[in-house]
Amino acid sequence: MAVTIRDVAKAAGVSASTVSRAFSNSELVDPRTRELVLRAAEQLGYLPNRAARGLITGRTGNLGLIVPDLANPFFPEVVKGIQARAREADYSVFLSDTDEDPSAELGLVKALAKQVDGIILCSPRMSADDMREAADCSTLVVVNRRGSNIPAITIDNVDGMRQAVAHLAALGHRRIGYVAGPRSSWSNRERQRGVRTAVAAEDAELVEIGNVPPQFEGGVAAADLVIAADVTAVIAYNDLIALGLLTRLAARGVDVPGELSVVGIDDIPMSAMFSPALTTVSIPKAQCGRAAVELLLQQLATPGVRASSRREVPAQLLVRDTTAVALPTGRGAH
Amino acid sequence: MAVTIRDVAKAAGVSASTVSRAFSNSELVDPRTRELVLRAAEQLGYLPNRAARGLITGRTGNLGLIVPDLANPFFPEVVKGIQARAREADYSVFLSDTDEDPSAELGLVKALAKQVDGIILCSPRMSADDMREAADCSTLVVVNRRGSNIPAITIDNVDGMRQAVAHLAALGHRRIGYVAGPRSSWSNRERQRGVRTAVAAEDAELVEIGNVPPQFEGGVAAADLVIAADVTAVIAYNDLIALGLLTRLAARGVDVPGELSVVGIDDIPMSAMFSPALTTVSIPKAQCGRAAVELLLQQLATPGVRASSRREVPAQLLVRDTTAVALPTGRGAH
DNA sequence: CTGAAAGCGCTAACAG
DNA sequence: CTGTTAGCGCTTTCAG
Repeated sequence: MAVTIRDVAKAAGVSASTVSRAFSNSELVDPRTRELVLRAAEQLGYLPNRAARGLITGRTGNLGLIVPDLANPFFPEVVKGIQARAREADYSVFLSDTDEDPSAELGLVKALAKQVDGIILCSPRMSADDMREAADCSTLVVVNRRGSNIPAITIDNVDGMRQAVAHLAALGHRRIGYVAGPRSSWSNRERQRGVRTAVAAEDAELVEIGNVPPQFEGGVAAADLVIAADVTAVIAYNDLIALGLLTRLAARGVDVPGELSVVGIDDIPMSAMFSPALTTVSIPKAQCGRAAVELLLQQLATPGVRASSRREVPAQLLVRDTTAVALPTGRGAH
Repeated sequence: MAVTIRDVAKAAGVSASTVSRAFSNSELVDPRTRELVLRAAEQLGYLPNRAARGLITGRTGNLGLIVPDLANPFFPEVVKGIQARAREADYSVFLSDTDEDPSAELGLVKALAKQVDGIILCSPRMSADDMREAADCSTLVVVNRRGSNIPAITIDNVDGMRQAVAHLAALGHRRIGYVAGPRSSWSNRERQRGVRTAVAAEDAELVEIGNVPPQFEGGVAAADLVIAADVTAVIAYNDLIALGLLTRLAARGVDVPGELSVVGIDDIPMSAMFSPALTTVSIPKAQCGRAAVELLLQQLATPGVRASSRREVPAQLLVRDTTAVALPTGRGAH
């Protein structure tokens, strides 16, 4: 069997409690004894058993993470951020992928609750009621959604949209399209709101298109609608949709950005590799992840939702190749 | 505090052990008593504490997963497969991302070992010595690497390369390039070996280019070498490299597939979205993940490495738009 | 500063 | 079939 605290105690010639103290309340033990213990532990290759510790302290040193779909290129970056920050704080992370099934989320929270100190919910799709129930099971932090009085990390979508629209307006676009994502998505509602405000502020015209699924295919499907909408620029709910748009637009012979400017949101790696490279509103994904862990840690230390339990990270427009000056004469025939 | 086995016992009017049995050795308890217990548990919202159970059984019901880089689009799919299969078997999974740091791998294995029943190592970059040491810490299954006598899931790279080369040869290509990935990568060595064999079998000529990092940028960098190599077709170590190749080739004015055919390996989602869509050797990524869990479960049940502890999954050529008949006259000037 | 004792939530003999 | 007893590895009073 593995080497236990008792083996170390024996080897160091002290009691088990001393070994325990040497590993946690380092101040309560004589530095020389401590050194002795640590050396013995090292020698025997002792590593504390977290499960046993958790049993008594009530803290597991684990943290749960639930994402809708790891295959969506947005999430891996967030997960990496969470991972990295969690490791720094000496936490391990349990990962669960719901495969975009909102009804699986609550069950996973409940299953995880016993094994973790807190759970990070990424872009949860569950109902507000389920959210509340989930919050009763464990300490929660939610990313990319707000409501139910749960500590949250969100993106400043409104400002992101403002930047995108200002950019397009500065290029002379007066009639702008927005391809909407899923109706149930909190982010989509925020982005839609942001676009409306920004377009109004620029005194331009907005054409709303969609909703479409937040996938490449959604963009492909929306492209013909965009062409028919007779706009000179279009903002898509996310990069995947924008890329689908670009692909279908090329097939239809529409020149981007010559005839039509396209802006995405997210800045997934693929966007930079595409040609033309996609102009997009970049989201600091890893930073969202780190911030989520930060919030969770803080929540664990001093529970209670307060102003500081919400954190909004900025979005940043990245101008690449799919946006250009609007043709004064409008687009040609296709 | 949470509801314990004792609370349930009291509520059901039985002893703690009976509750315990009702939840595990369901056959050793009277069906009626069992029903009683389960109902009481349900009522109180009881969920067994896995940590406590693990303490005594020695089995945690957890499994560790270490990947080099979740942002590499190859891994999320594998992770999803692992996740899905693990959940079916009622296992939770600890995820760790090493950020491509080989020296972090062994440490993570050791840290994880105490909390899990077994660990899946995805494409580990560590040395063979470290592998052996890791194997002493925990039950291991490795994906995408072979050696050190550890149960492994691998891809039939050699046959994949055979398919790719046969396809190109059938199209009339006689001089084929291979852009090599990292020298330290087991997969790269396998693929290289496969290409050599296949090209020889087709009586064609092979030009080896690289090694380059397995990233988009690696492909961008390799493109000029490929042009200079004067081949009519090129196979890249992975899709990311192939995509970088495509991008730089377009910038250099080389028509794909008109002047040069390109084949990737992996079939990452991006490959299908690119234009032209990339011909690639597809790897059943989720299936690799599932198979890895399968192997681990089997290993946990009956330890010992034997013939059945290795499983090789097939690769499958996907012909898309980047491969075409070689011009009989060779390529034009660039 | 250190040891002895009790117990976290659960399971595994061992008797009934 | 079921209850009692003894711990799993660790932390934490409580006395020294």
